[in-house]
Amino acid sequence: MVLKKRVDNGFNGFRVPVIPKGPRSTRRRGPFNKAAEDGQACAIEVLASLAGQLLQESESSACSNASEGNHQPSFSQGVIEHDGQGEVVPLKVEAIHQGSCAESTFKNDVASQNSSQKPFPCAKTDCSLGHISVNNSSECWEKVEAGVKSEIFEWDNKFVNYSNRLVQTPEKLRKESSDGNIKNQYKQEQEAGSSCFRESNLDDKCSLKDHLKLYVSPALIDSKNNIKSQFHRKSFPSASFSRHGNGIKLGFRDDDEKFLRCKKVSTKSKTFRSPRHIAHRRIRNLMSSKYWKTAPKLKDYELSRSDLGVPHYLKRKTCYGFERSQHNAIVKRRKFVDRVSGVISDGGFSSESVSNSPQKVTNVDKPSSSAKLHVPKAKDSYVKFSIKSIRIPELYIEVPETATVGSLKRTIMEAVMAILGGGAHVGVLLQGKKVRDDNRTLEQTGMSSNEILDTLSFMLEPTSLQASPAVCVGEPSSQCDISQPTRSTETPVLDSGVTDTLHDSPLLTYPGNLIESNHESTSSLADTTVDKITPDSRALVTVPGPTETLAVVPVSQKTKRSEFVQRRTRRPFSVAEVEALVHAVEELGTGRWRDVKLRAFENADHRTYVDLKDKWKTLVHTATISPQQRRGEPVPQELLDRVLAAHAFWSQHQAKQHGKHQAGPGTLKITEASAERPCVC
DNA sequence: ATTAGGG
DNA sequence: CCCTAAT
Repeated sequence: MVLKKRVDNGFNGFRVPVIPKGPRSTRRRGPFNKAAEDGQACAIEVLASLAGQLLQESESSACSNASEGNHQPSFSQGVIEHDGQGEVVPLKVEAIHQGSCAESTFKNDVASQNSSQKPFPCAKTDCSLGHISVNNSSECWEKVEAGVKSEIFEWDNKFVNYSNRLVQTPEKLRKESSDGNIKNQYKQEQEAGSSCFRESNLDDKCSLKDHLKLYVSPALIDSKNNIKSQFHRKSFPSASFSRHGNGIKLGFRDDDEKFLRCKKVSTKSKTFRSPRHIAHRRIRNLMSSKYWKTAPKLKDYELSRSDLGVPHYLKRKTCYGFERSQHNAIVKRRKFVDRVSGVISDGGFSSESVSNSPQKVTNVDKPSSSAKLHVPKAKDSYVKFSIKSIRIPELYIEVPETATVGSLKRTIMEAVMAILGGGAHVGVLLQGKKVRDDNRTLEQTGMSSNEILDTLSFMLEPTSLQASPAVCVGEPSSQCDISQPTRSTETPVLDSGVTDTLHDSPLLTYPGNLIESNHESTSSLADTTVDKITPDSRALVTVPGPTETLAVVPVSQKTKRSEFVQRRTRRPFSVAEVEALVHAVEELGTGRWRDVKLRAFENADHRTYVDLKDKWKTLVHTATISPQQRRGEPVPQELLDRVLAAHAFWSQHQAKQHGKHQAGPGTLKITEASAERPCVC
């Protein structure tokens, strides 16, 4: 009555955004967790707190009216409106008296409304709001809980219970709960996730777009237009409501009295603060990670033509999914690798699905939490972001079917590194448009609007070349390549391997859409890449365009590259290859690896003359040691014998720098006739 | 670009 | 296999 009176006084109410649930991993296990983390629950908690206040306000009169066994509402004056779906769903506030227990119950007042109106949307559409009750004793609800799905939390020395249906009196429940099955059943349902408590997706009804309109008793507002309430639930942050424009500002403090910018009603302030920080930290880590500095050694991913089947094109948008583990021991490399792996799996390389829609950062909410308690007109409204993932530029990767998964991973890794190797910054896309002006405020940009925030996304963009590299590209100087002054003139930026492979069997290319951003001074890979695929590209690459030209390798080679470039995938020599090698060496000697390569491995692009030289070295070694010590695919002893013979022969003849078949095999003094190979070619 | 060797 | 000094 009192309250009704107040409502009837013409109070218009406030608008409170529903607080969506946080990421799963921020949730904690516990009795209140599910509901608390759920946006619905958050809203409910708001309601509950209000209910508590209502109760408190009217407690004296309400309690005095209590009559045993009579559950007549003693007042009905609060109205809650939900207009998220364009329809207004009013809820009524009631107080029910149960014995010594006073209750204030919010319930869906469907009866008194248009029958066409749906019940208050819950996480699940088929779920009605349920009831929020306030009790003086936790005991009551603990008993109720045995048979009813409900959430109980403490509010201002009251115990607020939210359940998906009207709770029964403690007495009744006591009876029912004597049946042990009920409790078990309840438990099971809880674990399975009841419709009401089940986690909702962000796009569920209780999303940021939804609003609760709370019609609150003006009496709850102090002279400064503040509505205050205190949550005492575990480490529940303190909350304060303040009037702000047409809405309510919610401010939460953690136990340290520090204001949290996220206004989600979460179990632990730490918990819901962390994702953000984690993300930031991770980004920072990534940025500073040495793995970002280097460029891929594309050459290493050449495959022999013989290996090449029909190139298998893989075009994927990849994104980093920043996991939201709360236990965020950050192990740079490990984490990073994991992430890349995640990219792969997420991208569905092994499946048909090209799932990844452009990942976007979803603005979960636009809480307007006040910077200061009790300051009605706090200037700072906070915009809360829940970043599910940050998009990285599209990758275009081509690998042969015979490539291993491991090499694919590395390839992707390197591609990513190449893109971001020079550093990265975060680009902001709002409604598909880039937000370039870093100086504008979120407010000015419109990023404080819930609707607009829906279309917000972030992406990582290369920032390299802004500084030195760009200069290097155009004018190779000793500055650019201190470690290798001699090379700077030859390969200003691009690794020679890049150009070589680009039109051969390149495994990595960067498509034009790779970089969606055009940050000032951020050169676009696209420009060069597309062109570069032509044989002439080298010029384009090494000669910077009028604007900034992005080198495919945005870093100043060497130093950086050596830090992360993966070694080539190991490719043990087959017996056949060994045979070919031995044969060639027998004829050409041990000092002409290029010739050996040309003669016996011309088509094996992945075997360089250095490789052959190395292999010969190991062959000699292998032949020297006992068979038990050898590893890998066994090489026929016959071949090893020839290796030894040829090695001995050519060692003596030092025929390393002679012209072709000149060192006469006839000079062979070794008994193994097989060691010598009169050149017949 | 190759060669020769150490790692 | 990688890295590099020396050719």
